[in-house]
Amino acid sequence: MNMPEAPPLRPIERVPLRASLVDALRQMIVEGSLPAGEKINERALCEVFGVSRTPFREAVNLLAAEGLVNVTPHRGAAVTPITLAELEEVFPVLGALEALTGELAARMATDAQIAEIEALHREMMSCYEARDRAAYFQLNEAIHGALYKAAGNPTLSRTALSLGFRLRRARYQANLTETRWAAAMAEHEAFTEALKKRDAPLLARLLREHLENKLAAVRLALADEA
Amino acid sequence: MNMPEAPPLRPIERVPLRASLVDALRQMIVEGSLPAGEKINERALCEVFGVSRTPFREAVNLLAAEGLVNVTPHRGAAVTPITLAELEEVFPVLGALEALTGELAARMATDAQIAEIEALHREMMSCYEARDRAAYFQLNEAIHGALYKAAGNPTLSRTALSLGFRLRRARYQANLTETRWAAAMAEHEAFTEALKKRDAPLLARLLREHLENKLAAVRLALADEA
DNA sequence: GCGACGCAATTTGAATACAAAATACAGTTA
DNA sequence: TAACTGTATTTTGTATTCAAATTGCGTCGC
Repeated sequence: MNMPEAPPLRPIERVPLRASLVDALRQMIVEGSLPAGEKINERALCEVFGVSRTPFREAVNLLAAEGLVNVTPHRGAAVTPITLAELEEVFPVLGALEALTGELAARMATDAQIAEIEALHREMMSCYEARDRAAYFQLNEAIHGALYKAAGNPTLSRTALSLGFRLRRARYQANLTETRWAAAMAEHEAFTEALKKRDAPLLARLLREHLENKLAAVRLALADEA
Repeated sequence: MNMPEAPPLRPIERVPLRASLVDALRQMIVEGSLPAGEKINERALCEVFGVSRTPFREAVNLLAAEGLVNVTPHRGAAVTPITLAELEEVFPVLGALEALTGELAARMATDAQIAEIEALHREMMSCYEARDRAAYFQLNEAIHGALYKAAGNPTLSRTALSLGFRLRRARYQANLTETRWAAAMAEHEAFTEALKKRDAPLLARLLREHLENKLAAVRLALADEA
């Protein structure tokens, strides 16, 4: 078995249908192809995904635990509506977790992780300059994901991610204005710097404020609609 | 329909099997009748509860999302083992949420809620004096639940409760020493006072410290075992 | 005797079938 | 015509069945 370029030899990954369905449905909800408030038609979606109701229902129940859908007994599931009240409710919780992430990441990140985040940041900056929204969003997620990972606390990342979906969905609808985009870049610049200096309290504060500013932008967008 | 003593006339509550099962299984895990590390025998437990595998599996998957059980594809579910590492991981997250709960409760609680928490506290104190462990535990949970409620943020309470189960289980095993019990009472006394004065930063700090002390006690107990 | 292999039994994942409840709709009556 | 009632249809909740993977055990070979 001494072959050149031997692969890492990890266990092959087996994904239960329910997990794939959770991911697919969550993406549809976050991106709005399953609009807020929309009733979830079990039969139709099972048809679409080519699965039976059993794993599909398991997935829906998991999303309900995450707060992305509401299940009413005997009346089916519906995508949780986006309300300002809900966002205001999620914000302080996620804010506390973002601050903690900053605190831990500044103290625990390896130098390599910091370097990687800086690299992602620079890459994102060039996407900003090219006004490439899709790539920007993707890198943005990657950076926040890398921060969670750098904090080295899986419970923290899972909890924060799960709450984050509820905001991401609103942010996805609210289209990024030019001014907000510029501000977001500046904020990223600032907290990347704080991470580099391993200034824990500062990074914590900046991440919480970054979230607060995101929320403020969503608030504006929601107000505009009404 | 003008009857004396008319009941509040709420919708009658219908509990899906999966929800009852989640509660039952969670209690078994927290109380240790499903010991940490134990493999979950689907067929046997379905037999016990008198339900089929479908709702049972839904319940197990929900508990997996909560972190109380681990599901390995094609190899079934097992109760998550209690490890010091896991507790240390949950602690900072729950700590941040407890602090936030204190912050919000001090600011948002109604006077009636504060009065109720004080009443619960006094009742708990008498249980302590009578050394009635069972009643003490129950009131303890009631107080922390009332604090979450007073904070007025359902997302916060759901998240904190869900993480709390993972610690409660460890605390349940580690038997309460006399010194720890006395200290816990003093801590409760202090934060009840802070709530009464609506001192948000103090309440936040005290609740986090209370959690920290709980964890320290569990740490000791775990070390004793080894 | 010890270990590898192959088969049977068990267990898990997913699909289907059945029961109960909700919704839609038509007929009836005021 | 408008509202109510009863029935048919659809949808949801749970049970059962089927297929695939894993585990346990016995046999064979060394």
